[in-house]
Amino acid sequence: MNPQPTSMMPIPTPQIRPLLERYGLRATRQRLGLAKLLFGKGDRHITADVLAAEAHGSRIFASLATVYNVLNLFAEVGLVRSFTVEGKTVFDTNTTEHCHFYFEDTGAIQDVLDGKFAGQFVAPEGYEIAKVNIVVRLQRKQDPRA
Amino acid sequence: MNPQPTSMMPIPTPQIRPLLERYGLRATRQRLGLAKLLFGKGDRHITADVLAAEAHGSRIFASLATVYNVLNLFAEVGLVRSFTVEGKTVFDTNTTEHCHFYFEDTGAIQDVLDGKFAGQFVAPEGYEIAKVNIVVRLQRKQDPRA
DNA sequence: CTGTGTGCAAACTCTTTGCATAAGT
DNA sequence: ACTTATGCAAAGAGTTTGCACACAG
Repeated sequence: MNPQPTSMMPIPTPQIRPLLERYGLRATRQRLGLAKLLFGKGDRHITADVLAAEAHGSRIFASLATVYNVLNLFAEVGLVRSFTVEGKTVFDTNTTEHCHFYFEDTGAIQDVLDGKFAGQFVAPEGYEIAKVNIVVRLQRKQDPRA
Repeated sequence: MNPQPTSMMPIPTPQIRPLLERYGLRATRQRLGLAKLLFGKGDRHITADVLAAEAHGSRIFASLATVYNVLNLFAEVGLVRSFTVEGKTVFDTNTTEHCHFYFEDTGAIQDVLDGKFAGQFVAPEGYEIAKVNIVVRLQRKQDPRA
């Protein structure tokens, strides 16, 4: 089940390369590196600039423009999903239909787990639903004695 | 019930002035004019630049910066509601909790009427829901023979 | 009068783009 | 080799801000 490293492969590069190829994408250094960061630690919500910074910290060099290009490309082919919060584009490695909590105090983003939202939207005649974007903005509950 | 125009008031300025005052806002020329445009024709979804253009067309002069200031102010006090689509801030005169259709082909925005979405979100401990933002993006249904 | 709002232009943030260079198959 | 990506810096869109002047109460 667990695919063994083919030969001596010092860096734990998982099945990222075949993943990219499966989506018809050329496996470039930057794409491999960014994909590893994106998919290597479970589900993530990340903006382009944060991913770029993280990449630099991991000695994966990709310009901010390239990070944008790669993320947009990944979003197009369906490897990630994107939505906007606070004027910033957030890329989500969880591509299933789900909602998000946005914590206004910390800026954190979290999947709504139980989120049994009745995504029962009926598209008007001639249209189909391309995407449903749901963000629940949260603020810290203020002290009753104010 | 219908308050009569106080004196000779050629322009049909409805109860906009008291509306602003009720929200603690000074009734300036620009605010009155913009509010008239906003609330004079039923529910609207409008961006700052479009409202500015409309204002100019109606001989109500307000700079784009002022339109932004006024709309943001209106949103703060609860006269309008705002959300973001396609990187642009849309101001909605309907302040009730509701969802929106965004037509990707035309750019139009429409309230989801029946929208019986189960807005049953439970905020995490210590937080309360500040706002729920739901946009259903629609694309024209493509022809089966492609 | 006194404080608040407005206009203008410049600043700002996030994102995209053009073009020469570098890398992938 | 031949094509496609990348990097850089500049352009672009939308929104905000600083400051002098104008207006509302």
